[in-house]
Amino acid sequence: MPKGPTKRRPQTTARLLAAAQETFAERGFYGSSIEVICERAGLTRGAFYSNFRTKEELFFALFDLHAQRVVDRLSAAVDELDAAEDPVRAVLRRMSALDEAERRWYLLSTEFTLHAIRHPATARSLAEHDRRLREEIVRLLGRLFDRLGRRPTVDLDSLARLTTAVHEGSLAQSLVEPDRLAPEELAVTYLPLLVEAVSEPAATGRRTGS
Amino acid sequence: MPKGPTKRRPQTTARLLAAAQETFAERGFYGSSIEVICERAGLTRGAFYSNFRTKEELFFALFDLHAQRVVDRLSAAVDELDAAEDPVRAVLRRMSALDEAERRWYLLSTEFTLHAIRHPATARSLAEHDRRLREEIVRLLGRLFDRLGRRPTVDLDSLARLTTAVHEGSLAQSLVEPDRLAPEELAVTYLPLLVEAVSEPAATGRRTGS
DNA sequence: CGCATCGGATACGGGCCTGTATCCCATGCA
DNA sequence: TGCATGGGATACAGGCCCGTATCCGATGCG
Repeated sequence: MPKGPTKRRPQTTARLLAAAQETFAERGFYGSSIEVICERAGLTRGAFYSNFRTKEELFFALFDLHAQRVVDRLSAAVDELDAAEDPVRAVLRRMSALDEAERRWYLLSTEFTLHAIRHPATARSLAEHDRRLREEIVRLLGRLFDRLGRRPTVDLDSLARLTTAVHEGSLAQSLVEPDRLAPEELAVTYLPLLVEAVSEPAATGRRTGS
Repeated sequence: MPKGPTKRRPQTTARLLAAAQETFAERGFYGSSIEVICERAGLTRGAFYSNFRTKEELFFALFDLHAQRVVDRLSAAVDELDAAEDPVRAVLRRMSALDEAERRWYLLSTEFTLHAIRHPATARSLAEHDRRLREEIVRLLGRLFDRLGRRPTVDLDSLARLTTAVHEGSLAQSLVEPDRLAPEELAVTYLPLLVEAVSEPAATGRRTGS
């Protein structure tokens, strides 16, 4: 039963999120003072403390938005796989199209991960968020193997971790040397080989049907 | 022809490096003010500015020390490979023993990488340091394939990049969830498979000789 | 033995950021 | 229409850190 105006709220929150996104990308998590974020949003620090308790809270809000986008995109990519040539490559190509937004996100999430590692309470929150995202990836991997007509011989959660590791590790390298290593080049080169190596032909006679 | 005392210098530098190492590990690169580093070294900021120009310079000094240690260790591991079971695993086991020191270094170098990505001039320096280290790794990979009696079918520099990516990406995950993912677990699981996938038996009849 | 010089300590001015406490206005229901 | 309440702005006090300019003592050569 709120009496006063509660309409402007979401607007303000959205503006703060957008401003945070940009500021974080440019100056990093530590480098972004709350002050500067508010400035960019055209608001004051009062507005911030009214909507969030800490900078971390702000980050997790961004995390959820991003995870949703990633899952949607991956999911769509798998959905639209026709009897194409190489499903693994097709999905990867789809992902490497993220470019600038993904670059920004990589910078932010990695720095935040380091921050979390040094702050156990934050790490627990982060692990939970990560877990939820990985769950979705496991699901997608399952569908992918299905399409390939192969059965994985390893734990899919572990494989999801590996793909994440490769993605992030190689992204780091290509960001440091943009013209020496293309993003996803490593993934495109090695993951198809690996997918083959960790799976075996599914029982013959059965196809992809339910 | 320095007249005055120049003997205390290396001592002071060493103390600053040690203090920086610890402080960086605990509070990160951005989180470590020059002031605090000096404090821990039992020196004043005057001493710092007399020995280094910036915090970055301090970092690169640490980088070189660390790279040397890594190369030495890897090199020794490959040297001592007897006709053992699985050379890849043997080397990896050797590396995962780094534990705490490696953990510290991972935290520091990753944060610094992010910093570099946002500062092109710094990125160039970092890329150069990285390159030198990777050169050594390529050399070691060469020896490893030799021992396996296999010939790589991919560019070794690219493969070196991949192993680095996996190492760092998976380390990140295991640091966030220490009891859910053991360090190097991903590498131990997948790299041997991959090594196989990216090489073919060397010309028969020839062995490991020069 | 004295002095030139080097290495590190001290002192200074200034900037930025945080978190809270308080205030004001706009809103929308009674 | 008036008023209770919520949302955001302002003001305040304090802390940390930077980089430089200057100073002092120790050292080892001549």
